[in-house]
Amino acid sequence: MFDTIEIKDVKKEIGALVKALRKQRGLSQTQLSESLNVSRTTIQNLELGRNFTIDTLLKVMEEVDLLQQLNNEIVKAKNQVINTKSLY
Amino acid sequence: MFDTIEIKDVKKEIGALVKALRKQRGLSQTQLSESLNVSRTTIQNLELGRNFTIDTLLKVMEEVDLLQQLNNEIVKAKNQVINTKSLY
DNA sequence: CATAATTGACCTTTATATTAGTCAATATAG
DNA sequence: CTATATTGACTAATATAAAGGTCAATTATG
Repeated sequence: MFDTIEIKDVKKEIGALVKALRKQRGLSQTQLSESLNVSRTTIQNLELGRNFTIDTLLKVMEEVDLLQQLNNEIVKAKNQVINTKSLY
Repeated sequence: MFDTIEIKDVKKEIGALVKALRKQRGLSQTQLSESLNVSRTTIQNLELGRNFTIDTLLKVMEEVDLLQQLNNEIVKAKNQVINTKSLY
C-alpha cells in the first residue's frame, strides 16, 4: 500500500531543498560554495543527493539563516522523546 | 541580546537527540551500531557532537522509524521555499 | 558493597568526503 | 540566433569520517 521511503530518497530531497534555498537567493553553486568556504563539488554532492557531512549541511543552513530554526526543531524533538513514556 | 547558535551546538543537539532515541529503546551504542551495520565509533561521533555523514544520521532515523516523518518535514520546507515570493 | 555493562577516549588503518581542476551539456541573456 | 553563465560529470590528490581495536572511568545490577 505505502512504499517505504529510502535513505537515498531523503538525501535527494535534502538536495532539492538546498537547491531551492540557493535559487531563492539568486546564488550560483560557485557563489554559495565561496560564501561557505567549501568547494563547488561539495555543493554538487549535496544537491545531487550523494553522501555529505553534517557540517556541510549546517553551513548551508547557517548561510540561509535557518540554523536557529533547525536547532529549535531538534530540541523540540528531543524533548518529546524525553517526555514520552517509552513503549519499549 | 540573543546569542547566535553555532554549528557545533547544533551537532551536539543532534547527538543528544540520537542518544535520547537510543535510550528510549533501551539500546546500547553497540547494539544500535550492530543494527545499522556501522561501528560503535560512528555512533559515538554522532552522539558526542563530532562531525559525521548524513548517511549515518539517516540510518539512525530509519532504525527508529522516523525516516518518513523527517522526509515529510523536508518536503514541506522545500515547498514553502518554492511557494514563497523571494525577497532577494 | 562487588561485579558487570556501558561509555568516553584514544590509536592505527581503511574508506570516502572534500578539494581543485577540466570539459561537455544545458540554461540564460543580449 | 550568438555569447555567456551555470551545471553535471569526471579525475587525481588530500583531508577526514568510519572501522576495529584497547583501556580507564563511569554507570547500572545483583
